[in-house]
Amino acid sequence: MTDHVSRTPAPLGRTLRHLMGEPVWTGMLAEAYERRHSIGATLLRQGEPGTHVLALLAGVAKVSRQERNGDVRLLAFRGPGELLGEVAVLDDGVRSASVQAISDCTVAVLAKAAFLRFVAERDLFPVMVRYAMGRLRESDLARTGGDVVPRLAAALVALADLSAGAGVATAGGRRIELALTRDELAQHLGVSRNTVTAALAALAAHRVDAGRKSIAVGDLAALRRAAAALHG
Amino acid sequence: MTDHVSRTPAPLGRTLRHLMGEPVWTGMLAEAYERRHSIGATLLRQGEPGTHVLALLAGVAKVSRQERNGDVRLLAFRGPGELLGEVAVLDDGVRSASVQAISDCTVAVLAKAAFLRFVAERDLFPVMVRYAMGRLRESDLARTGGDVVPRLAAALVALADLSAGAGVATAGGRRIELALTRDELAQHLGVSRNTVTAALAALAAHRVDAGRKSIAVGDLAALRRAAAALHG
DNA sequence: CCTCGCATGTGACGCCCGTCACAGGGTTTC
DNA sequence: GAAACCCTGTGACGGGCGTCACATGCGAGG
Repeated sequence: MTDHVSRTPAPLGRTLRHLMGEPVWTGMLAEAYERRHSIGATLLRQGEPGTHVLALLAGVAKVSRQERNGDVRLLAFRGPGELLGEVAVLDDGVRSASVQAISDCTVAVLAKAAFLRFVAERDLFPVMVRYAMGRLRESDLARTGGDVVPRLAAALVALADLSAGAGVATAGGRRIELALTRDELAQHLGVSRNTVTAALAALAAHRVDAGRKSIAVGDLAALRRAAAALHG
Repeated sequence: MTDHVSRTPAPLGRTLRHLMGEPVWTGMLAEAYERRHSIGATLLRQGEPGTHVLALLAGVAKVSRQERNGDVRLLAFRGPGELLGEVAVLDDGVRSASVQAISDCTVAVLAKAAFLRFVAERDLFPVMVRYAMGRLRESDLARTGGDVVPRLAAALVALADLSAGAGVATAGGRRIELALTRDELAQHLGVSRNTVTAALAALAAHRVDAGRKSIAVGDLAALRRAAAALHG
C-alpha cells in the first residue's frame, strides 16, 4: 500500500461540531490544511517527534504500538471528530504509537505551534483537561479480561459506531469496508488469530459476517446485547 | 478495619516537590488541611461526587473499581507525591474508582473550588494537561498480557518504588508492610488467586518473600530483571 | 493468464490457568 | 480463651486458548 496523499491547501468547508464536543474547534480548523489518505496509509508513525496534530474529519483509523519485543498491540480505533497525535504535542514527547487508516480518511493537519497558540489564545486548556480526563476514564474501562466473544462483539460495535453513516446498507444492517485482518483484531483483543476466527464464527449466529476487507453487521442491537455480557 | 482518621487543620510543614514534578504545588498545599488514615481506610469512594482532591503525602494506596458484575478490578497503586481524585474534580463527574490505603497514609485535602481556583490563578492547566497525557501514556503501556510471573514481578517493583524509604531493611533488601491479599494482587493482574500463589512461589527464587501483611524484596535488581521480560 | 504471496479456515495437540475443594494457621470477636 | 472467619497453600480436574501445521482461495503483479 503506497501512502498516496492528495493535498487541499484551501480552508475546510466543513464544521466539526463533535470534535471533543466543542464547536470552538471550527475556528482552529481554518488554520489547518486538509489531507486525504487512502486505506492502509500511515498517518502518524511511532517514535517520530510530535510536530503536528491531526483532526480526523472522516474515516476510521487504528492506533497501534510496537513493543521492543517486536510484537504489535492494537490499542484503539478512532473515528470522525477525534483528535490524533495530541499526546506527543501536549507533552513534548515522541509519538508513542502509530496511526493507520483502515478506511479512506480525511484529516486536518495542524502544526504544533499553531495548535498550542490556538489552545492558549482561546483558553482551551480546561477543555483539553476535561478531554484528557475522559480518555483516562475510558482507558481504565478498556482493561477488561473476560470471554473473547463479548469482547469481540464490543470491538465490532465500537467500529460500527465509528463508521456510522459509512458503508453500504444490507438487509437489516450495514456492511463497512475496513482494512482489518483477523490478526489485527487478535492483537486488539490480546488473543490469537485462531481464537478470533472461532469467535467470529460464534458471532455469525448474531448476524455478523466478516469478509476479507469488510465487516457486515446485520443486527447491531443484537450485537450490543452480545457485547453487554462484558460489564454485566 | 475502622476508618480511623485524625485531623490536623494546621497548614502543612512540608514541601511536596515531586508532586507532578512541579514545585508550584507547595503553595496550594498551604490552603489544604492534613489528614491521616490508618491502613485499610477508604480515602475515596466510587460513585461519590468529586468534591475534593487529595494529595498523597506519605503512604501507598490502591485504586480499585467495582463493576456492575460485582467483581472488583485493582487498577493502580499510588505513592507519595501523587494526586488522587483529580479526574472527577476536573471533569465534574463522579468518582470512577475507590481508593484505599494499603499502608498508613497522610493526605492533604483540597476542596474542589480551592483546587480549581488555584489551578486557574496560576495558569496550571498546561501542567495538568501534561500530567494527564503522561497518565494516558502509561495507561496504554499497562495493557500487557504476557506471562503471569513477569507481570507480578513488575507489580512488585512498582510497589517497592512507591514504598521507597518505607519499611524495614532486611538482608540485602527491604520488607514493606502492605495490606494486600493474594486475591487483590490477582485482581490487579487479571488472574486468579491460585495463579498468584504459584507465581509468588516462582519468584521466591528471586528472593521475594510475601508474608501475610508484608512483602520482602531481597534483591530489587533481580526482580527488575524478572520484570524486564515484559517489554522485551 | 499464470504464479506467487497473503489472508483465512480447520484440525490436532498440549499447556496454562480457572474452578472447585479441603486443610491448616493466623486474626478477630465475643 | 474459644470459636468463627479469613487468608493461604495445595491438589485434582477440565476447558479455553496458544501453537503448529496444512489446505484453500482471493488478489496482486508479471
